[in-house]
Parts: sequence; structure tokens; C-alpha cells
Amino acid sequence: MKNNVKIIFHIDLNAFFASCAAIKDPYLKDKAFVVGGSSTSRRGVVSTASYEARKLGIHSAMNINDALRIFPKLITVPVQFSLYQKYSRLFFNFIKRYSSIILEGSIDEAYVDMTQASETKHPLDIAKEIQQGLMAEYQLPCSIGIASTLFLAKMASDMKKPLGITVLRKKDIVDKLFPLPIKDMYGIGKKTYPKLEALGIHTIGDFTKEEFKIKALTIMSEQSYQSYLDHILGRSSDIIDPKRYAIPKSVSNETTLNYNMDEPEAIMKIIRELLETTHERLVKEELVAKTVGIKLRDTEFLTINRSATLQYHTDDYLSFLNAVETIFEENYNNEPIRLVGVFLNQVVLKKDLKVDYNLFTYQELTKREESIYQTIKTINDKYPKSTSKGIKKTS
DNA sequence: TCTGGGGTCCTAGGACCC
DNA sequence: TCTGGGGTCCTAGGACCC
Repeated sequence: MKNNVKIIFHIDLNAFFASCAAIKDPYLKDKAFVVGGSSTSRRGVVSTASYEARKLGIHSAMNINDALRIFPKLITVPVQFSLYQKYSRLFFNFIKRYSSIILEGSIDEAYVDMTQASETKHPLDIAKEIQQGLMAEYQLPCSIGIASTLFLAKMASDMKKPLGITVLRKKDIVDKLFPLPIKDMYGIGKKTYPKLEALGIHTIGDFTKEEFKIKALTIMSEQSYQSYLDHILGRSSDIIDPKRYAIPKSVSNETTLNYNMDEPEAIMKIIRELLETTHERLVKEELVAKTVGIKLRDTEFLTINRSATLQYHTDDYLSFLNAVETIFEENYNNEPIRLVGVFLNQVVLKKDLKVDYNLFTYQELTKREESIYQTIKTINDKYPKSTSKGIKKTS
């Protein structure tokens, strides 16, 4: 008898950045250290803490100075993205030996459809083999969750860390998933969890109780509620789409300044540099974008995004720069800011463009856009923008 | 606990079109 | 004078994740 229950693995590399750092520098092995921070600024945070550092109460997103206050002898290692990318590649290539249906959840986690592989070998044995193999070949520890949906596999891999293997069958949901605190649920973050707590929903099991539905609907839409419920009860997706994150939907660059700045020229210079690196990536990955924008964060941590959508998708640097300069001039209020960013949205592969964007040179493009802008400006000058309030007043 | 950097997805309102 | 309805695109912000 054959059923159609899938066997999904979620493989999570434990303390990945820290693991990579310890591979490169074996001195770090078994020591309390963190990846992150910065030597030039006091504004750095912990990106990843080694398990020894975690035992001391140091965790990611923690301010580096606070971490040092807890443990002054803490070793800090700078972030080295190319190193992580290298081991990430090795990791995904290793997994490919077992299945070709892989979703790269992030740099250090994979969802894998192991249904076929499980026909000839027990899933637990496959998991053990993968875990031991990654350790032996690359010194990369991982935790593996095995379940029938992506969500349950993800929750399962989280249950035992580091080096855990957890099977979460549908019939185990009540015993293994329901007792977990609601804040441990994937998708429930630091904003939603206090609200749920306040409603008396403390565990994942609580969330499924009929009596809490009405209450839950006061803080979330019916749709969100149903989606969470389906996830918990094993009714959510078991389909792994390897292409899902293959093409980025946006590309961005941002930086927290070493000190707050309020000089437009100096800020614009940084924006230009950020745009250059962002644009480099766009070109390197053979992408084009249609929307370009900037991000500004003030000293109160208030963040604004301002963007413009161009007439066509493009990878033309000057088109982006033009837009970004205008946006900045129109939106910067001379208040000191702590962060600037640049982003490109509506990103697609250049070769997937329906219209050949090469038909228009930059000059032609800007000329066209200039004329459109002029038209709009004329109309606006002639008929000033009226809000609905304005209309009511005059009527 | 004075809060990085790179993303995805969702929502909501307004403009505009038919 | 009082107010359609659906669809799509754009902008902005927010929540969340690693």
C-alpha cells in the first residue's frame, strides 16, 4: 500500500558563521567567541555566537559591547562573507548526492524532498549519514528535522541543537509541537508573540484551541490565522520548488554610519558608493531592475524608504543615479541620520525581458522620461493636487 | 538592550483605467 | 448631488527570518 505522504528534510547548519570561523582558525574551536561587531565602530552587533559563548548568555543581535561586558575575554571575529559562501556551496553540493529537489532556505539551511531516497533507505539512516558526512568532510555540524511538510520539518530541526535529528510525524504533533511556547513558532516574531501572550495563548497548542480563535482574530486577519493553523496541523505545503529563490526580487546595500551625519553632500557621496556596489551586483548577476530607492534612518531609529519606478527595466547606472539624486534632494530634511541604504526592486533576469531594453539608449530613455515628467509637471501646475478634503471644502 | 545587513512577504491606500 | 466596482500598478511601512 502506497500513501502520498512526502518525506521532507530540513537541514540547518549549526552556528554556521561561527563554525566556518573555527574551520579557518582551529584555535577558536571550543572557545567562547562571536562573529560580528566592528573594530571601527561601537555600533556592531553579534551576528553569531559560538555555543560556548551562548552558554554565557551571549546571543545574536546583541550589542557587541554588552557581550563584552558579560565576558570581557570574549573573542570577536569579523564577518567574512566569502568564507560562508564557499562552505554554503560545499554544503548544498553535498546534499545533492541524496536528492535533486532542494530549496535553499538561506545560506545555511536546506529543505530537501527525500521521498524517493527513502524508498531504498530509512530516513533516519539517511539523516545520520548526512550529519556524519558533513562533519567528517567539512567539520560542519547540522541539525536535521524530518516531517511531511516544510513547516513541520523546520520546527523539527529546531527541537534539538546542535547535531540533533528529530522526526515529527503527524501523530506526534500533539505531544511534541503543542507544548512549545508560542514564541518558538516559525513566523511568530517579537511583535506578535507578546500580543498572543496577552490573549492567554502561551503555547502552540493553545493557538489551535477553538476558544482562542475569536481572540486571535482581534490581532490578525482570518487569513493569517488559518495559515498558522494549517501549518501547525500539518496541512501546509509539502512542495519544494528549487527555483523559488533562484532569482532575487531585490538587491540592496546599506550601512550604519560610524557617526551620525547631516551634511547632504557627504551623505550623497555614501549613497553613490552604495549604489555602485549594488549596481555591480546587478550587472554581475545579469539582472535588471525597474524601481530604485533610498533608505534613511534617523537618530530616533525612524526609518523611511523613498523610491521611484522607471519607465523600463534597466541596468543603466546613470538612470539609477539620476533618480536617486532627485529622491534624496526631495526627501532629505537635514536632520542627522545614522543609516543610509540603496535598493533596487522589481528585479528580473535581463534575458527574461520581453522588450529588448537595448532598443533605447540611456539618452533616449532620459529624454522620454524627461518629456513625460514635464507633461506631468505641467498638468500638476495647472491643476494642483487636491485631496478629497480639499474637494469637499470647495463644494 | 541603544539596537547590522541582506532579504521575503504582506497590507493598505491612492491613482488610474475600463 | 452623492457617489459603481473590479483590476492593476505604485508607494510606504511593517513583520519576520537568517
